[in-house]
Amino acid sequence: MLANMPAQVKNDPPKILATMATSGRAMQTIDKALGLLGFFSEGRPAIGLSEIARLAGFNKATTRRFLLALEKHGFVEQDAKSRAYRLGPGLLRLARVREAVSPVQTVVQPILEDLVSRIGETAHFSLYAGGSLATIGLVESTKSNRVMLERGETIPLHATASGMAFMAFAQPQIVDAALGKTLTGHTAQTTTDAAELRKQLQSVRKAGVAVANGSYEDGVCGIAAPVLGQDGFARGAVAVAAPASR
Amino acid sequence: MLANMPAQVKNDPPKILATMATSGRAMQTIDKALGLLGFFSEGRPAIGLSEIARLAGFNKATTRRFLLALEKHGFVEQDAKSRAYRLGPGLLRLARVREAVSPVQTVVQPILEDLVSRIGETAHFSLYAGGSLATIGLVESTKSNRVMLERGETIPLHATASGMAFMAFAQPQIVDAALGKTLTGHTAQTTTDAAELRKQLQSVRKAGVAVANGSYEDGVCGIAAPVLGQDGFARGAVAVAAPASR
DNA sequence: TAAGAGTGGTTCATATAATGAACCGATGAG
DNA sequence: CTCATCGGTTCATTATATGAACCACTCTTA
Repeated sequence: MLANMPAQVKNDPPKILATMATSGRAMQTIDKALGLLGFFSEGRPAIGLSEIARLAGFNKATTRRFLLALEKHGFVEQDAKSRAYRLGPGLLRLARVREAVSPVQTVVQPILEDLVSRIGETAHFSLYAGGSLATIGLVESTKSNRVMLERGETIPLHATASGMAFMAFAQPQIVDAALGKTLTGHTAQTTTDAAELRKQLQSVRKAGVAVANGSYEDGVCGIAAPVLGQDGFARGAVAVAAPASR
Repeated sequence: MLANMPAQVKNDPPKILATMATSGRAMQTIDKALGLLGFFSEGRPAIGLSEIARLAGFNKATTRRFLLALEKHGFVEQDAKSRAYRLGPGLLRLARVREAVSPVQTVVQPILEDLVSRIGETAHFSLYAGGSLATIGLVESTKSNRVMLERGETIPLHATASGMAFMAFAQPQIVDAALGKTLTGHTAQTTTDAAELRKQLQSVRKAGVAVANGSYEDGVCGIAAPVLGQDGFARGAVAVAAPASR
């Protein structure tokens, strides 16, 4: 679809992007295997073989082979008695290396804490990874009526303040990819029309911040600002979430 | 070799282990792709396409496809201008989920700090993942003449105090796998004979701790104790490393 | 300047790898 | 007991990954 165009490569007017060919169909086996890791979350920390196969829509045999390969590298491990799989210790090492090189978490955490102490609401920081935003920093409000978030959860781009703030300043291709697929409606307030969302992104670009009111979860209001990389494009977002009543 | 034995499964005397068939040849594509991640370390945080292909011994095209698949899931990312690849933010999310569920790092770090303040030497904690021990906790001594370790580095099982302490209390199959492959000699002191190492493991089992003197790096002496899981088998090790002069 | 050696990236015929229906044995519920 | 799960395995079938040769570039070096 994108790969098999004969020649006709000369006419991209700006030199903004380079390659991005070969994208869609890249190494599907690896793709599927890594996709399994996405099913693990704070709320679902361990998953049995049959269930994970069901979730992913793969054959049990195939799924097991994926898990074995992942286990070999410490990405998952199997509980000795329940036989369920959970995320493995190998991830810790890699995350440490990553943090040692670009200490995002270490830098961001104190900033979030400062935010929370000043605003008094739950704050979180997310980075774009693997098609969605991954929450990698989270400091909860101390108020009793506060917004609870799952640590390490992935959040949809189109339904959250973080996502909109990110997309407004992200590479166009990322936005295209995100708005290209079917947009799920999380609440009655969720905008699921791509064109409408693009309009909203214009406003976000002008304002510099994004506001979402109950578009992901009812009664939750979020305000987010993008976090930009050295190239001027967004890498993630910082957001504050509060009960809509405030 | 292990998989194709006809029947003869009845004679494992204890019911310690269950399956472990299908091990050797499990999903080689995924295996190779995940292997690429192992080349990243604190000392080599970013790697170019050609170099990583050379390191892994794969074709450039293949390597690139692997990297694309990994990038899609946020396991690596590509530097916009140098075009080199580094570990990606997706790892942070997964590591967070893992930490939220079994907070190893969070628990271990203060213990290490306590150790260092009492002993005054560099202490580190490693977990078994993907065939070797991965350092996931590290607190350095404050002394000027101290042992320096790379954060997130993997360490060989047979040449370090940590490795020996771990193996002495690990599942037999893990030990067999570790001692089965060719053992590299890191210094003149490294024991590379599997039988001799097994004898040493006996002593470690009696003593409960392992001592290594210059077997991994000259002039470095290490003392390590195993960290056991709920099943009584070792998960990793805690070690203190000091210049041999002390 | 030009030639050479290095990048990162891509292509398409070829060969190798992944896949899944059906199976087993065990466990737990009714 | 039966039924419905579970985790795990097998082997014939099929879709998949692979790599030599190829660009287009960017440095060095002469």
